[in-house]
Amino acid sequence: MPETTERQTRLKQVVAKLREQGHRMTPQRMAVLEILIDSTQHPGAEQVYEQVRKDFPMTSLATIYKTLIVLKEVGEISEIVLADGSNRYDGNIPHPHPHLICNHCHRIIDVDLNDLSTLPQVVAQQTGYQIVSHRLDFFGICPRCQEEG
Amino acid sequence: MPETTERQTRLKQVVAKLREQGHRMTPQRMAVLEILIDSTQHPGAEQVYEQVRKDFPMTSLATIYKTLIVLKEVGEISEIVLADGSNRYDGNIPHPHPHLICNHCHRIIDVDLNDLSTLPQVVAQQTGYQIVSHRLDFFGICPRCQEEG
DNA sequence: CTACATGCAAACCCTTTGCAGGCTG
DNA sequence: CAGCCTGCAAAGGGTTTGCATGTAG
Repeated sequence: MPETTERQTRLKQVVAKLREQGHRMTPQRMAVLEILIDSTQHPGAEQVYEQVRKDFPMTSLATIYKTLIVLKEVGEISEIVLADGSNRYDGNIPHPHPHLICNHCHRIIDVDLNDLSTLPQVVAQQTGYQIVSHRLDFFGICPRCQEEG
Repeated sequence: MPETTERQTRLKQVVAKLREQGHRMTPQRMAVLEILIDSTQHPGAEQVYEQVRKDFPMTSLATIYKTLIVLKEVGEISEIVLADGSNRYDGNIPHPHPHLICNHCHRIIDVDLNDLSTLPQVVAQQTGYQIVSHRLDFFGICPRCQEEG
């Protein structure tokens, strides 16, 4: 359970934002939020569910999904949409950033590309669209899976 | 029904590729392929289905899906995975390229960004992954929907 | 105390699968 | 004429919804 000031600050900010927008804080909601903020693993709904159940065994999967929808709506987590419908969630960096997805073990990591932040502006100017968000995902085989053959 | 040489060439190439890889050509398969090559609208499976049924009313949706899978496997169409599960298909440019998706009317257009082709290499060098493909999608509101809005 | 949130189970919806019969090569 | 392809219908699987009950503010 990380205790850095950064984490605490982020938590408070998100909770405040949720309250401002008329959402209530429940233990389950708090648990989902904390798990997503603490994880760098880009967990799926099912994985969040299992994690939440460690502390709140009565929690239902429906609640997890409903909470994920709320957190998406307030823009504090992002959803990584996969081809098989098993989506993943990212609570670490709320603004869009590239992901690197292993086709073999399905692990997802963040990639740091040092200046694609202007891309949306370029696209907006070029097309007249109001750009709201974007996604940049790379698919491949991670080093570990390459070794294993 | 476009009749340019380019189109015909592309068609022949894909058909040849399919045959090489042990796939048979049926009227339905041909129809799906032609529709995807001719359209710049990034249609969904259902839309391809309706289109195919104009010429082959007996066609089933299952066949459309099976054909889409084959065409994906041989790498001649690409799938645009959307959050609601209603995927779209692109038969125009078989290699990955950016898409611009309107959150309002759900139209999808291609974007021409003049040099992101080296990105996969950059990511590969930076991470050790073998990059197989990538997707770059922008979400926003198209000019037409902004006016109406 | 009044809504909003939860939990359960059923519904959803796109996509996939199984199988008998048809058609390609 | 062997085996892939088709069409039909049913199953699949992640996600969403409806409703009675619980609880945050």
